[in-house]
Amino acid sequence: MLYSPGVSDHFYDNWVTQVRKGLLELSVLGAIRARRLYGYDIVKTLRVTDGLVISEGTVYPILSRLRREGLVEAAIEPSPDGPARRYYALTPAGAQALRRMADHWERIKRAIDSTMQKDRDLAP
Amino acid sequence: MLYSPGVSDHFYDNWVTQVRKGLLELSVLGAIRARRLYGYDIVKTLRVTDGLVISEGTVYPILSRLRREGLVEAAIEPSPDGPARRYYALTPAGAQALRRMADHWERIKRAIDSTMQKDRDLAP
DNA sequence: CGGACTATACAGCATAGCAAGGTAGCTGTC
DNA sequence: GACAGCTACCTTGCTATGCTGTATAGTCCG
Repeated sequence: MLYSPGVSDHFYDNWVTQVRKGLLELSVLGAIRARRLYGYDIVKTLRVTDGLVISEGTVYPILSRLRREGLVEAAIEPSPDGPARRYYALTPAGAQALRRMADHWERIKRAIDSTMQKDRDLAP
Repeated sequence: MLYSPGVSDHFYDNWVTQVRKGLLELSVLGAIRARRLYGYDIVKTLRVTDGLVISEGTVYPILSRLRREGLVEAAIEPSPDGPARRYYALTPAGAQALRRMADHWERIKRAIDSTMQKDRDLAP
């Protein structure tokens, strides 16, 4: 993917940030559903996923929100190396919210793709 | 599509709003690329797309941003019935930005789906 | 002790979406 | 003329999220 740098880079970078909104919450819930995770582990897990740059300062507020909303619950357990870890698990409400969100995600994907499909000449 | 109403509805509604961020900009650019459109027409076009609720208060700020960034250019033309219309078209920079954004969109789709695919038991 | 790594948390900022409201042009009806 | 109704565009104020940077604190090891 070769794009000439400097051409509306600020706009693009900003847009990439905006697109993440909401989707990180979905990713975190999806990651927790797959297996028991603690905060720092989520950071490391999602960081290697292409397109999902994420850092501690983003994940912990998300986890706090999800806990405040009753979608996840946390259990502190001692760690073999370092401070105690806070393991997260979905509550029934969290599982239901995840289902609704995953459902909406599929709908959004179809919607966006349909607005992009009207014409297929994306190549220059 | 039966979800018991009232269960974390506020959270879900709010999340749905957040997910739209950035994606509406992509949709608008995609719609403009497909055919010449004016603001009010974009509203009517995208409003009927499932999952993409959109109103004038959202579209016009987007169009202003895109014009300020030099991604689209506008030409005023008289309308057969009503006030003059402002028709929008992609600039070369806009076409390039759209390509980058569409590219990132594909990457994001894969990333989110991969975090959701670890386990497939979404059914209750 | 002091450095490195792990783990969580918070303050402050920038930005987008949206409801609500405002302005203005054109058509038709009374 | 006066009013209603639709078209078309734009702005303001609010809210919520993501991100950078910073703080704190525990454990291990030389």
